[in-house]
Amino acid sequence: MKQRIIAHLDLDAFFASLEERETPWMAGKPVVVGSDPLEGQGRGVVSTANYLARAYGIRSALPISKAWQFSLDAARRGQPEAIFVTPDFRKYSKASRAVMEIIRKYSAVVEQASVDEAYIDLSNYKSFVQAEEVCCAIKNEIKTQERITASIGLGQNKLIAKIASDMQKPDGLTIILPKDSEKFLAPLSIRKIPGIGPKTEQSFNAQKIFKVEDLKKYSLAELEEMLGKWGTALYYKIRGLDDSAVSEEYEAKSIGEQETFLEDTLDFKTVMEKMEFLCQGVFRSFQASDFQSFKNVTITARFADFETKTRSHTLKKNEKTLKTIKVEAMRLLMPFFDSRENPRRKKIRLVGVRIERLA
DNA sequence: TCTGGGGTCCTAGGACCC
DNA sequence: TCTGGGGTCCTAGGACCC
Repeated sequence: MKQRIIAHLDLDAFFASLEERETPWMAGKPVVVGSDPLEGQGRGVVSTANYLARAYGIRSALPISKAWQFSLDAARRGQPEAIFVTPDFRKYSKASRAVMEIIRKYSAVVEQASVDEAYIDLSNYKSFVQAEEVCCAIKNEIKTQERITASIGLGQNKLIAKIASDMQKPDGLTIILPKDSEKFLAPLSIRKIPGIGPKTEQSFNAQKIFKVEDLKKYSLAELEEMLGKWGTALYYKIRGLDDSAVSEEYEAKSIGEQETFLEDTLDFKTVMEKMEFLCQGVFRSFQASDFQSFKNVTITARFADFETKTRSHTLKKNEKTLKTIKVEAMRLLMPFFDSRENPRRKKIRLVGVRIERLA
């Protein structure tokens, strides 16, 4: 296998950086992008916090009510209160497109992994030294053209690049030469491996496995027995091996929307009206897409205790109307008002609808 | 802590077919 | 009359990522 050179670029505190860029008076202040905190009563979470807000303990996925508390705590200590901003995804998509355009000037093989991340195949640049120069150039151009910073990781594959990009945020550039890949990974927490989340980390910790080097004591067969298919992949990942390609083409597999109620409810009309609204949103996205039809409708209901149920129905043939989405969604949702499906009359916290098997 | 919204992928059981 | 094995599809749930 030919030596590859792959970069992973990650925009630093992306949403918050854009808000700061466009609002000069935010400079030097903690900024939190997320759902409306409603004076501490909001039910959402933090999307992105800038680095000053992170110093207060505010980070992505933290309940917004908690972030509000942390900000008040800081104010009590005489520090500035955080500025809370609701996200503007149109703005972020636009900036994202501009950044991707810059990247594409340096390589034809770019995989946009999310709104703020991309993999760049730099194998054509022959050496890591030359690839490093390209990374510096990309960072600089993003900084001057878009006035935000990016962190880049450079390595022999997507896995190493991805982990490396996170090592020196913000505005970092981390280069891991192929000969150093295994040494680089060994002392890291297993949580750094993409695909190991809170649950897997916990279960590994319970077995006294904390670092990548601890995991390396297990044979391929042992990991396969523990984790199935994922165990196989993990065996190679922790040795720095990953042959997945940087691939341009990507096709969505589903389109969905969900929404949490301001207050939990079991009022039939309230829930059905919300569902109708969501169906319309899904249908609009479907129409805006290149897809002609869907063949499956799935609904989600999350109850007050956070138990989450899904119900799905595969249609007899490909469909394409709003009517179909609505009829199916309502039919699937109905039983949750019935005492057989919901004997304890639990209130509903969130409903969602998704169309799948798109063609 | 009291937990959003957009997604993807994997697993497992049961139905059904050959 | 009690029993195979393989394959595919459907459904539900769960872990994970940004």
